[in-house]
Amino acid sequence: MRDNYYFIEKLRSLGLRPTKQRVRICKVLFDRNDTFHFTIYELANLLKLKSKEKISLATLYNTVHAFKKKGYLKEISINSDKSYFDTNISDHHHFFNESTNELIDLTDKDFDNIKLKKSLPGKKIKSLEILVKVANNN
Amino acid sequence: MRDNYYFIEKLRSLGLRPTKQRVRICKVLFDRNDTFHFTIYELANLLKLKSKEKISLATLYNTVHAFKKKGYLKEISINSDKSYFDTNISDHHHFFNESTNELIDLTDKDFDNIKLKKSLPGKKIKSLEILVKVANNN
DNA sequence: ACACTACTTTAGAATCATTATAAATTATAA
DNA sequence: TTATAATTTATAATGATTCTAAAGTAGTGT
Repeated sequence: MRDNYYFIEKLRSLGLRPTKQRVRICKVLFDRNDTFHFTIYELANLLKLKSKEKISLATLYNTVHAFKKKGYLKEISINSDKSYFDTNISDHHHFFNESTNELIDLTDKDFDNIKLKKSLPGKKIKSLEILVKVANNN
Repeated sequence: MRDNYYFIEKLRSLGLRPTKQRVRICKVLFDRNDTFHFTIYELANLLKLKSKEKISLATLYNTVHAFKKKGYLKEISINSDKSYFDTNISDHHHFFNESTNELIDLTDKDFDNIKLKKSLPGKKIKSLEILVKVANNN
């Protein structure tokens, strides 16, 4: 649905050079209807499926971190051996299914009124993340 | 404030054999007034200060995981290269200071009404954790 | 088109937290 | 005291991530 040109412009607008590796990564991550939760490993596999031209692991790490730094991706707080990223950069929260290691989005609307009443002097709030861990019944 | 006997009984009540390593670890973790947030590395350093008798790293990992499994410790959901644990096993939440990697407790009372309105069929909720990331002003 | 510079990609090595292994030790119950 | 199962331990292995330094590429100005 989105062509290379769209992502080239998008990358430029973020202040990132639109290399062919980055455009290919963008297409895998952002050329889709739903939000996408992924690990670097999963991203690497998707890229392999899409094309035979290899992108090095180092580039995947570099790119994902560059996107995160520019606010084009979010990292999700989970204590896991791997890092999880999310293409949905809006304020929202997650279910984490411990049986399958799957993430599911939650919105503010799924909660009544999250209002933090405490603040810390001399510190500014960067984010408020809620993680609801679930497991399959059985 | 708590003697070895207290922890020996505590360990037995959890179904864990009260070895001298476990008792020493308990004293470092639980013989204190405030709740304690730590990484394995920090725990290792505290133990070194308390006594010259070495406890192997493998034992620290084994013990902390055994305690977590028995509900005597909690693991905190942070995307970090290290795992963070908490001696406060009650339902509560955290500030995480990204400038210093410090954790600070938050209680339910620090929030209005956290009520999750969504559920997932076939899955049971294991925990609901809120992580508020902060950074030093400057 | 050309050259220059800074940015980017890359393979491979290095790092570091964590887990696995397998042998020695220890707690507990009979 | 003895048998057994649990525990500790040093060490190796694993695996995600970061580092390094050389080769390649995009953007700017000429």
